[in-house]
Amino acid sequence: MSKDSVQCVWLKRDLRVLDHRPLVEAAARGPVVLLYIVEPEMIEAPDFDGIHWQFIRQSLVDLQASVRELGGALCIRRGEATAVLDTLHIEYDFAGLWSHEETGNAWTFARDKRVARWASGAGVTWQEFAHNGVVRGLRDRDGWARVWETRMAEPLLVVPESLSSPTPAVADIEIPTCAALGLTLEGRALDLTGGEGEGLRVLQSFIDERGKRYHREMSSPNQAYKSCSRLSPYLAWGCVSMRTAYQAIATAAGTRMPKIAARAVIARLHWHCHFMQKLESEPAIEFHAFNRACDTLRAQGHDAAKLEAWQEARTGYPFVDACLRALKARGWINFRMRAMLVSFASYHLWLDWRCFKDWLACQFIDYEPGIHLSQIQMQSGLTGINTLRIYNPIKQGTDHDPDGKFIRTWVPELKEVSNDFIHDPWMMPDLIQIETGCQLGVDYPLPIVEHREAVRFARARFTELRQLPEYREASRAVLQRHGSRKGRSGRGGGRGTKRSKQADDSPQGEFNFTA
DNA sequence: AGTGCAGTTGACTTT
DNA sequence: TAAAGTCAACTGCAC
Repeated sequence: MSKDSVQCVWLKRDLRVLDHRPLVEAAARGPVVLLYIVEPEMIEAPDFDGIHWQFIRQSLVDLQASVRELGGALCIRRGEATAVLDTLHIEYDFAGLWSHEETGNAWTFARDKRVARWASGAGVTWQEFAHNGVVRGLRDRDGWARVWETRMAEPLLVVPESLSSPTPAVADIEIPTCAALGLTLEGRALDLTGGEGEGLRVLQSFIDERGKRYHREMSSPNQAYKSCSRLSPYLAWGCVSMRTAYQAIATAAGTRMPKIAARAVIARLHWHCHFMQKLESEPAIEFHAFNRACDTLRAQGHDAAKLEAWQEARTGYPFVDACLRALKARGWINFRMRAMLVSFASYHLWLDWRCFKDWLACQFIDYEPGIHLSQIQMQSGLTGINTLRIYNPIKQGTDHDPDGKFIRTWVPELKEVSNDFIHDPWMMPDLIQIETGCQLGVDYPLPIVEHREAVRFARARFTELRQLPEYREASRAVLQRHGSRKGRSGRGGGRGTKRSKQADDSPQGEFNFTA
C-alpha cells in the first residue's frame, strides 16, 4: 500500500491508545479512521448486558477525548460489521484494516470470517496483531509460558504523537446509551467507570495503596473489593493492556508493592491468558464440555425452580445468597466466591452449566468469554482431568466471613441473627427465631437443598461417569490438548529426577487457579 | 503422680 | 483452588 493512504483501525476489546499496535502501525502509514462498530449481534447476544454496554460507552467517551487530543477522530457506527466496513470503505477508500486478534464467541468468530472475506473482496489488507498472551494457531502448550513472558517483557508501544485525520472529516455521533439500545441497568451500584484514564488510575491506586495485602485479602469478600486490583473490566475491554498492567506491577514489586503481593497478581495475569487460550484453541467449549463424555451428565439439569432461586439469591444458604446479591449489585465479586457460586449451581442444584452461563456472564462487568467458559466448566467438573472441587457454602462462610459481616450487609433479613446461627440459620430453635424476628421459611427461606445429601448425589453421578471408557479416553485427549508440558514425566521439566508432590507438578495443575 | 478419656490439632489420604 | 475421612499426637481435666 502506498504511503499516506488512509488506514482504518477497527477497535473491539482494545479501547485505549497506549500500547496499541494496530493504532501505531496504521498511524505510521497515513491518515487514520478509528472505528468502533456497535454491532446488533453483540447487543442482542444472550451473554451481553447493559452493564457491559455502559462500561464500553464510558470507555468510548474517554477514547473520543484522547483521540481528539491527538488530532484524530473516533468514528462510531451502528450495524453489521461488513456492512459498516463497506460503507466506510466507499467514503474513505482505506487501504488497510488494522485490529487486534479477538478470542471471542461463535458469533465474533463467524463475523471475523465474514470480515476477512469482505476485506479480500474489497482489496483491503486486514492485519491482526496478538493481544495479551494468547497465541493463535497454537498446537500444544509447549513453550507457551515462555511466549507469555516474552510478550510481557516487550516495551510498551507509545501513543502516536499525532494522528492525521482523513477527509471527509469523521462526523461525531452521539454514542448510544443503554436505553437507546434497549438495555437496562436496574439495581446496579457500580463503582468502576470505563475508560483508559480510569483504568490507569485504578492500576495506580492498586499499586500505591490498595494492593499491599492482596495475597492475604483476595479470598475474603469483605476485603477483596478493595484489596483486589479491580483491573478485570479494564483488561476485558482493553482499556489497559495486559502488558501495561504487568510491567507496572513487576516494576513496583519490592518497592511500592510487597514482592509476595506482586507475585500473586502476576501469577493471575498469567492465568488470565492461560484460560483465554483454552477458548482460542478450542472454540467448541462454548457449547460442549471439555470432556465430551460429560455433555449429557446433567442432561436433566434444568430445574427451573432451582435455577430461579439461585438467580434470585434465595437458596437459603446465607453466604451463597449474600454473594449472589453482592455480585448482582456490584457486577463484581472475588474469584473464590465466583467458584463457590458455580459449584453450588452445578453440584448442589445439579444444573447444567449451559442453562446459567449467559445469565452469569450478564452479572460480570469484566466478562471475558475464554475465562468465563473454562472456569465454569472447571468448577462444574467437566474437564475430566481434575478432582471435583465441591465447595461447602457453610465452611466458606465461616472461613471467609467469620463474623457474618458480609452476610448481614447483603441479606438484611438475617441482620438480627447472632453469630451462632448466621451461617446456618435453619439450626435456630423456634424460640430464638421468634426473639430475633427471623422466622425460617417466612422471613428467610429454608435451604432449597440439603448440603450432604446433594453432594452425595453429585459424587455418585461422577463415580458412575468415570467408569465409562469414553470418559477416560476423552480425559486423556483433554490433557493432551490443554495440559502443560511443565513437570510432566519424560519431558524433563527442570526439576531433576525427584518428583515433587507440589500442585504445580501435577498435570491437573494446568486447570488450576489459586485465589 | 499416674491413668483414662474426650476433644482438638495437624498431617496425610481419598473422593 | 475443596472437603471429608483417617490416624496419631497432644491437651485439659477428672479422678
